[in-house]
Amino acid sequence: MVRVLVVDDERGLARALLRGLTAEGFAVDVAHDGEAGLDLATDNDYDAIVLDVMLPRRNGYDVVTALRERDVWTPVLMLSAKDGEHDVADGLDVGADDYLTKPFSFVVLVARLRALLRRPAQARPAVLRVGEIVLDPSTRTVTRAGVEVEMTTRELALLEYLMRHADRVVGKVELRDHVWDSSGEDLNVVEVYVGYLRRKLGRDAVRTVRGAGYRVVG
Amino acid sequence: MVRVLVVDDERGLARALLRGLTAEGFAVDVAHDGEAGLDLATDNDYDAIVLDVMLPRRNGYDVVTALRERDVWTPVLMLSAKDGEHDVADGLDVGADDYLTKPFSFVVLVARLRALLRRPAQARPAVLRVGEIVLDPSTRTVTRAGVEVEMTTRELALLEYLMRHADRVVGKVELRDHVWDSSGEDLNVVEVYVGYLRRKLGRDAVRTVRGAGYRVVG
DNA sequence: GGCACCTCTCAGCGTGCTCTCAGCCACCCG
DNA sequence: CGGGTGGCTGAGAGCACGCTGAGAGGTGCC
Repeated sequence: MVRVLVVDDERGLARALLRGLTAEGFAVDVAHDGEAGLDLATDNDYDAIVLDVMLPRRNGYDVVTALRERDVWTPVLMLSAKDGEHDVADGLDVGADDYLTKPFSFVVLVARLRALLRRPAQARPAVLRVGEIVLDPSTRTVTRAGVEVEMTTRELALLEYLMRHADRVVGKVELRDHVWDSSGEDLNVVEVYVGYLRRKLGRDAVRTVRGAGYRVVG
Repeated sequence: MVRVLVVDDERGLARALLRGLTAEGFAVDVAHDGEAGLDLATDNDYDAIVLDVMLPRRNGYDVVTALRERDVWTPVLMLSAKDGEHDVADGLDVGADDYLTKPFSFVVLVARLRALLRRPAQARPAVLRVGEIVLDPSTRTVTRAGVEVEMTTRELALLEYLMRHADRVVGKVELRDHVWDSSGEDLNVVEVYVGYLRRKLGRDAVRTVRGAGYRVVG
């Protein structure tokens, strides 16, 4: 029996999914807000989660992030009313496995769901590795050449973002937007924190690309 | 022959389950209150137990707790009329193996039951061991480097949750949600109790990860 | 009733984190 | 070679976070 969790606050849609997926032979649980969904998903062993982005109490991105932090690697299919490319990227960045834009056809949803279920339990080891630096988001640990390095929250967030985009140059504005919520004027914070990272990981861990941003290399 | 015990005080439902499960090829016993169910489950070797939460004389949580204390590890499928998220967490925390909310479809119940039966006799609680700290949930004892350490209920619950998620950072909100029932605002209780654990187990037994939570490591 | 114990609240304190600022350095231009 | 822009860093202010001691309320036992 394949167990699926549906998290959506639109009662009509949720009920339709419940009925439809049950008819398809899935065992379906439903939650109507992010918090409830997160708890259910943490405590039960679902085979897949269908997750709306816009949710009361906790949005979809949050839920996925929290799940992955709690070491839950159930594949997630995200649903969103918006169709800006950013949403897709953000969703997948955050650890969702697939993405569907509302409105969608039920047949397509089932097909995508089956595709997710077919995949060998991938996602799993979300450790980021660049050169001799390893970052494990689930344990929040960073090691350089096998030696653990303590990181503060901000430092870790910055390093994680850089490592997730290891192959390209990341602009300071982009870093400011993603690692810091504020979108202020001053980009000096970024420089300061890059400095901290270099102090802890070695001067060459993060390379400066003048006029463009930063880059981590192996 | 697979033996199943059904504990439910709603006569109609109990009879329906008896008939349905028998038709599915199970050997079914029925009890109508918690005390009777507990006795039957203790004395006989069932392959699974279907257990209502709301019961006269002893509720479902109680029964599971009592069973586990008596070293009976028969898989339990809990039934509940409520669908608050907390019930699920409580049931599973207490040692149930799966959870179903009323009303449910009979087909789903059978499927879940089969899933439970398929599982290798897990549940049995290997003692938790992290570093030199050992926690035995069945005897509720904790030792550090072989020396027994007294623990109050809350302390034990907190330590157990931390140890079950050793190596990863566990957020205070998560701890509050799982170790304490309330989902209030104030997280200070968690800090206080972490302080108690440290006093008993050593300052370094639980590590603080500022801005993220706590972590126990081996 | 008195005592022991557990649980939780509260307020105060220390500290580590975050961020700003100003000055300096490095690199690229003419 | 000198000026200018972009980037780096040490110092330090502010503050949020986490820790702790004191104690109140509750419960169970003698």
